[in-house]
Amino acid sequence: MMTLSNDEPTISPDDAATAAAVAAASTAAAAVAAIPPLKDDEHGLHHSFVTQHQHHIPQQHTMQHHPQHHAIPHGHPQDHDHLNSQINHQLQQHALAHPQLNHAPHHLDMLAQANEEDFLDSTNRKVAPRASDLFKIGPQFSETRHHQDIYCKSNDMDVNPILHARIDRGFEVGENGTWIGYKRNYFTLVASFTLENFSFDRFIQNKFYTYEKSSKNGESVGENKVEISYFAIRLVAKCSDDDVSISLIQHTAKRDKGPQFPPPIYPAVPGELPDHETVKASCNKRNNSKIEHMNKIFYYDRSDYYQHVNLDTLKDDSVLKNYPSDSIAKVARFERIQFTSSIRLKSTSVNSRYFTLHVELLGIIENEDSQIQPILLSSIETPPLIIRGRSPSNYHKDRTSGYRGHLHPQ
DNA sequence: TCCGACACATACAG
DNA sequence: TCTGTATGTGTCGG
Repeated sequence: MMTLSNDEPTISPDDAATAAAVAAASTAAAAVAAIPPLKDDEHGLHHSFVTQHQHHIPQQHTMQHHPQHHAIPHGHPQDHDHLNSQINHQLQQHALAHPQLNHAPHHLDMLAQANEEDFLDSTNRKVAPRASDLFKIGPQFSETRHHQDIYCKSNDMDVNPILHARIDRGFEVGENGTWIGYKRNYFTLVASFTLENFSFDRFIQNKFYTYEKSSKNGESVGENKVEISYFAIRLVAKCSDDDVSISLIQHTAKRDKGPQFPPPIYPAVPGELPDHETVKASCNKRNNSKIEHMNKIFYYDRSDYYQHVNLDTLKDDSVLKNYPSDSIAKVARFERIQFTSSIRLKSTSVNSRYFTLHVELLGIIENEDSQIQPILLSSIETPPLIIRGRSPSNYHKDRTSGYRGHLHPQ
């Protein structure tokens, strides 16, 4: 359990924003600070909940205790060969579908071409840590895949959720059309969901339900109808041929000097994905008015809504009242995410090891003991991703951000 | 060989 | 323009 005192001297206001996003679980929300893994959670992950968001970042802020997370190692039932072949297939499909990606120019290429005089210089130039062109749009996610149906409580209508996500930093295409990221570097991802034929107003005036698969002694014995208290978005990573306990980690802006957490689960209402430039502009803001502006894009303020319609919280009988905090994500933003250092990157097989990132829409339900539990409703995933490790050999090839130039070595 | 820790450097934010 | 920050990555040593 990580504890930070209020007078932690090295923490900036921006950290408070990050910390709030990463870690905050107020005592009031502590009851929902950690949720159990999905029943079919292959990775057995525990995530924290983002239950609060600070719209006004105080100078003297508080970083609350972070709920405990335990990676639960487990032997798991993944069909490796099948998954591998599936991923290889996806990789081929992706390369076929995006031939233009095979020769994406790189800023270092352009530098090299721009000026012969500077060429030798540029061959040894590192990627600048704060270069704004580190923000690049990553691979397209798959179509939304449904795991459990959602129904509208008022008329039992089948509701179609659509997940949206984009990687905004940390991945770029290699020479074969594969997507490459670096274990040591951050990536940024945003995600949201919408419900087809549901305007926002219609959404917040309704309730929804789904079915929970029930089982006895491991045998599936049907489904129970369960009301969805609220929706949530989470990010998980999966590996092509291995089982990795917790494979993603989130840092604060302080990186080594700050705490690290698994990416939070965001309780969320439907929202549109902001464009790439907006996400890029939202990072590392310290100016309060800019932060507030960004908060309006990424968060929904329930108390504003209640005030606006002059509705007593207690009288609200919609899905909205079940959310654990007034500040609810419209867009889940995952910043400063890295694959955990514990993942192994080299595969013993001929194929290299791939990862995929999955954005999941969860329905949070309350069982008879008032325990909350997530149900996986739908998900989207990236094409296979190659994560390069720390080996210096990864920093010399393939003209990615690790490219050091080797055409004219001195 | 891998990893945590520390270090250096450099564009951004204000 | 100047200062503090955030972050890619170099490096040391276990």
